[in-house]
Amino acid sequence: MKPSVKTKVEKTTPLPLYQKAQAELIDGIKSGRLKPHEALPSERALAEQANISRMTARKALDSLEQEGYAYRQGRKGRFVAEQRLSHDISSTLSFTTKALRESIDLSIEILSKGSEQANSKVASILRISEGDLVYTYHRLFRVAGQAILIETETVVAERFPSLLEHDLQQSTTALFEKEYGVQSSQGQLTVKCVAISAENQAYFGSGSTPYGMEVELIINDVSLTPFCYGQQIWCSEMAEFTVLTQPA
Amino acid sequence: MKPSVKTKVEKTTPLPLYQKAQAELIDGIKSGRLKPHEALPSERALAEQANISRMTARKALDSLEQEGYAYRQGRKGRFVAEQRLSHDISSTLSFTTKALRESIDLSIEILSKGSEQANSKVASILRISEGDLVYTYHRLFRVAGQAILIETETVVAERFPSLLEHDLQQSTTALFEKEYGVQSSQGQLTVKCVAISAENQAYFGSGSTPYGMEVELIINDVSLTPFCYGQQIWCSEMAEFTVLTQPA
DNA sequence: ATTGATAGTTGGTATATACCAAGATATGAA
DNA sequence: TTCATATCTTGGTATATACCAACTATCAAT
Repeated sequence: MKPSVKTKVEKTTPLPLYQKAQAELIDGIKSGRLKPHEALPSERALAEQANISRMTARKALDSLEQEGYAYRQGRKGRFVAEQRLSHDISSTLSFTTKALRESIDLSIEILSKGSEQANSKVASILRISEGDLVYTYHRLFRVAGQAILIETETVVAERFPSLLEHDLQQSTTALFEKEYGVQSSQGQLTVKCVAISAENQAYFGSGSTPYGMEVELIINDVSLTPFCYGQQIWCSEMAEFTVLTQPA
Repeated sequence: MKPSVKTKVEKTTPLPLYQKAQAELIDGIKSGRLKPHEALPSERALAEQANISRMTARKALDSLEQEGYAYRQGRKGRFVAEQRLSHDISSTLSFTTKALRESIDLSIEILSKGSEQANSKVASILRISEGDLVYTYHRLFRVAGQAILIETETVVAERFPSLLEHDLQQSTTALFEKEYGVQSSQGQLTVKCVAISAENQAYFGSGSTPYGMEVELIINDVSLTPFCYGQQIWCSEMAEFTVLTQPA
């Protein structure tokens, strides 16, 4: 994709080996020889087929993944990703945060929970001191069985004693209010597009894109004191956020 | 960020070397020791500093780049990236307005403009009849020379006679107000993650991710009548959106 | 049929080495 | 001062090798 433009025939520098191998695989995918969710050659297999070293083959496959043609399932192997076009990526299942709130078929899985000492980032967000105790829990949200988001929430432990003994398979804002009288009033959200780690991608299932939306949120109580910091990774196919801006 | 929660100490597998090196660099960037556009240690230098091999150092730096902390200038070296452009969509619909206010080095290129008949989607959004005349224009926005978003806006022609003869290299909301007395008051935005077409990716430059954020927006006037429909594709590395949620 | 150990495959990490080409810099001649 | 040349640094590509941990498939014992 970056040929030098000189005069005549000009070899344009022979394509690097890993790009050649990659191009062949892309060709296979585009032509349909390799179908979505089918296994790609393993690093070692590709190395032998293409007569290149494993590290070079690996680079070709990594690159393929970065461009969205493939995905990985940990040590199970690499597979062809679903093809996507820019407009229909979320048309199949448009999703809003509102829908999530209202969805009946919502299940929440607790991936882990524990207490730890606030690091500098969390401390500054929650306006506590570095080292103060915080509770952290990871949760996986599913709608109709399909994983749509992974959430990490961190709250000030002092304000929510023995929080982890409560049932976390529910709305935590409701829990905060019911059990601790902490009412959330206002918050700040940040939305950006990020690469999804292989680990998280495993949750979203084979064929999900390697990119998704990251939502960071800070929830304040009525006194505008922040008490909860959340980080959510949304499966790109499922994430769609709408905002109503206020009259100026 | 993925601690397993078992019983006591639990080694959680010692962090890979390249991640350790990467974490140190990120720390340096976040703490301000390494400033934007400053050179990062070269692969060989990092290898020596961290007492790891060059390939491992390279992996750390590559990873840093993938996460948006760094960028490369060919063989010149690697540098600390500028922080993401943050845009609070709940307070300012117009990115141009924001750029102006914060004296961001913004340039706008008109890719195309013209009038056409509203299709059913546009007609229903703008509450006009299918076939009614609308103006459409495509614009490319650059900040400090780097393309960050491509926009397509469609407005009701009847309300903005000879709009296309005006200078479109400015904030259109300002133009609407100054020239036509149409004041934008409120709007609705939808943000999602989409694959970027090859055509659009050409604008963002090679090396940008094949995914980005799509923002659809509908702008209403003071009577809450929609008059402008916009669709923006943002380069994922360059942007993030923040939202301030209102007290319930 | 179920279980359980085993061997093979796969990706993940890490190192050492090699050569190339594009930039940057210093050096020396004009 | 200016310009060309040589040298050094930097990333880019490529290979060979090694060991680990997770997963799969197999085959034997129950």
